[in-house]
Amino acid sequence: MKAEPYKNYDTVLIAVDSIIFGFDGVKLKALLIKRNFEPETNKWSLMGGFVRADESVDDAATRVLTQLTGLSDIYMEQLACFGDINRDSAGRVIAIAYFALIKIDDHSDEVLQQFNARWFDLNKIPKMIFDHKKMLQVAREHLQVKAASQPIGFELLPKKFTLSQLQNLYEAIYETSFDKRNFTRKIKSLGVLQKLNEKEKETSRKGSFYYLFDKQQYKKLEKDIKKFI
Amino acid sequence: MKAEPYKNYDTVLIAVDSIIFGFDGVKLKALLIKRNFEPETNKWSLMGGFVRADESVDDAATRVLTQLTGLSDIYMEQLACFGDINRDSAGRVIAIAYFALIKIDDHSDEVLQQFNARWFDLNKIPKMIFDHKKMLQVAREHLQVKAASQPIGFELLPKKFTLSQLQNLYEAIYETSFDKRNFTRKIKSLGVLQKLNEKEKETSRKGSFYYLFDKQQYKKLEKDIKKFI
DNA sequence: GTTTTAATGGTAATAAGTACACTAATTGGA
DNA sequence: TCCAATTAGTGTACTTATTACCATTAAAAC
Repeated sequence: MKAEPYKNYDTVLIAVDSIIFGFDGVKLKALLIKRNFEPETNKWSLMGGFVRADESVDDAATRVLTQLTGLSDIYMEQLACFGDINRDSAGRVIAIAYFALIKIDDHSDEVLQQFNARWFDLNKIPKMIFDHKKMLQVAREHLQVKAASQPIGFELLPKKFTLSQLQNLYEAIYETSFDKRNFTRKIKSLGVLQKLNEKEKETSRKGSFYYLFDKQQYKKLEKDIKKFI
Repeated sequence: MKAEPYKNYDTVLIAVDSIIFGFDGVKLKALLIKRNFEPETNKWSLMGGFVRADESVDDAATRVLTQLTGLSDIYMEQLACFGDINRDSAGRVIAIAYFALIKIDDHSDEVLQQFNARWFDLNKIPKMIFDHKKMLQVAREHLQVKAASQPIGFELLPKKFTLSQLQNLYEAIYETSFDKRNFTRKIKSLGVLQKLNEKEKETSRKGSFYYLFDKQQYKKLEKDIKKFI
């Protein structure tokens, strides 16, 4: 039903599509689904859905993501609007893209299978429908920009992580390598890591200490931290 | 007309609303209109309109801005989507906000009058409809972030400008003051200003040289310039 | 005790940022 | 014509980040 003063204007469908990044300890990944519905059945795409009349756009994005991943507290922010006229092969649809970061872990496997979803290495992305590859590209750039100034990297790591894992993550984000000492020095100097008395023993004999990201401490220091990395 | 596979989904109206900044040499301003149409007649709002079925969202924003300002080459970029369910008092409308920078100059006065538009000092913004003040706030923050890394400030200045004008602009954007020598040195060191042999004589007896922004030179150096200011 | 990876300190060189004060050019008016 | 007033224009020393490079010890598993 259209509002009175606006009755002569066109309405369109609004999609919310999420670019979901994850990190497996070595590589950055994006979560895609193989569509088992129309249109573009059997092709790869981002996770998405339509905004309903009775929900906000942000709520729609959250709803869709929760439905498709089974996860409820996902880091998520609006990325951009994609509004080209023929971007969707099946009709006029304007998409609002969302940028999401999740902690990959094992027990979500069933959900992934249920929805035909798969994690893809960022440089092995398959052909995708519509302008989804462009969305992914924009999201990747956003990740680099954002991760430089804010501590969003921790959203991709388990609660407890080692310094090596943290460094691997940033190296994956920026597709480069950092000097270990400089990296450690810098990240520690921010004063937002909390060292645990517990070691990760899988990847080395010596074992490396786990750390936590101290969010409260970060909040306190936030105004002094212009650059995260 | 809805596309077949999507026929069970809701459609909505899409507005494009532009936050337009200008600089009068001293202060940053935003361009608002006093609405002479429904809804919310006689209240202040951003310039906006609706996306038509036969145009892209970006095109709609450009069209609306051109109609309302009479200007055709305006710096413009997408800012954000505002999609709360009751944001518009007259119905469900999702807004895509655009960020625009224009060079204030005299000969657009007629257009301003025609559309009931007025430039407002940023700390004297009147009450605005819907969530338009929030949009303005987001745009202001975006201006600060963006101006730090890219030379968008020149979009707000006349083609020929003095170093003082340039400094005043950045001081207005960041609501602070800079040391004149440091500012000049930094901006000159970027190598994108072109000094003219012509002086502005209105504001001082000595007169100060005009400069141009050398866009081509900037393009060449772009990759080396991480931070503009 | 051999092997493996973690953890750590230092330093030198470079680049970026900050603080600070005087002279130059010009005009208008005495 | 000269003085006063006004804004433009400029250099240097100091501090703080950033980067690059190098090497050794520590802990634990086998």
